[in-house]
Amino acid sequence: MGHSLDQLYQAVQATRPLLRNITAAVERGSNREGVTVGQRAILEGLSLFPGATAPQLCTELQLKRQYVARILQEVMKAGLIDSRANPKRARSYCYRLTPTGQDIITAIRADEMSKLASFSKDFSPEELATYHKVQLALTRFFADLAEEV
Amino acid sequence: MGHSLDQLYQAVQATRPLLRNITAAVERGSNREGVTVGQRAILEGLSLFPGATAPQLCTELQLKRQYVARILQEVMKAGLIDSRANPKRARSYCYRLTPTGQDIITAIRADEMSKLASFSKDFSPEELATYHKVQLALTRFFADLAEEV
DNA sequence: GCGATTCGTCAACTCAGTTGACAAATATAT
DNA sequence: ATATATTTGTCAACTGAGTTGACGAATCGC
Repeated sequence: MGHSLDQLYQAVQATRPLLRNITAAVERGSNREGVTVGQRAILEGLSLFPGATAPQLCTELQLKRQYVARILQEVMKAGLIDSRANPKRARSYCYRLTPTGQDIITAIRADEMSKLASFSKDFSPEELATYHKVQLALTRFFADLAEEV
Repeated sequence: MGHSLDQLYQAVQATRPLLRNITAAVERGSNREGVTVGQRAILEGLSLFPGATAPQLCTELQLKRQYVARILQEVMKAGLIDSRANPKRARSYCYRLTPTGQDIITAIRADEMSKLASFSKDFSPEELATYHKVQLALTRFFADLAEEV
């Protein structure tokens, strides 16, 4: 009981150093042609939802619209995405990965996947499933906590 | 197999939004008299290792010495810790929580513990133990990855 | 038609954390 | 014992993630 709670506390505490280490590892990762974390998120979002609008990316990534807009401009300038006018709304756009952008996000994912594959060997599918379940539940839990005024 | 890897990938991807949500939730948390994340880490470190030196906190928290030094000055100015000369080394100091600092970190921990306690009800001790195990293993794994040049 | 919400854009800001540089102190090797 | 490398504290500038404020144009609900 108390022990479980301590473990949970410690695991949650580890989130920040973990993220720092992930970021550092990814930055040393092969490809990643100067793609920042935010840009990477946008590319992955557009890979999952081609033709998404800025507001859609906001809700999907849980980021503010101004921040998303800034990153969209960056990756557009870098030629990783392109935009067409949103037929449903004037002065609004739909975004898609260019072939270059597609290549880059694919390479990044492949690199990360191979790292995770070597990690995952030490754990059973059940353990990984449990990790996944608790991690997503935690994310939702704290999202709700943060929202209620 | 492939499915497990996808789950792991997705869980790792969730780390960043999770941390954002945790931070937001904690900032809305009751007490927390303007204590920043970095300050919080130092207070917790000194709670675990009273009388630690700055370099010890660095290795413990995996943070650069200059950053730790800056935070130490902040919390010192706020009266949450005090320092005495390090007997083993000139121009160096050992740090300890003041009663005020102790109270604050205790209150913060209690607040967070109560939130986590309500979350943990939905999971078995085994699940929480597994989450803990995988989370710490991931942290070490990426720390090693980041280190090797 | 009118007020409220939505969206895009520009700008300033906070916070976490890193990096560089320099001087004093210590450890080490010769 | 002296030259050299490492450690520590301090000051400063910087990057990167993400938020907030403000404003005008567009859209929605009534």
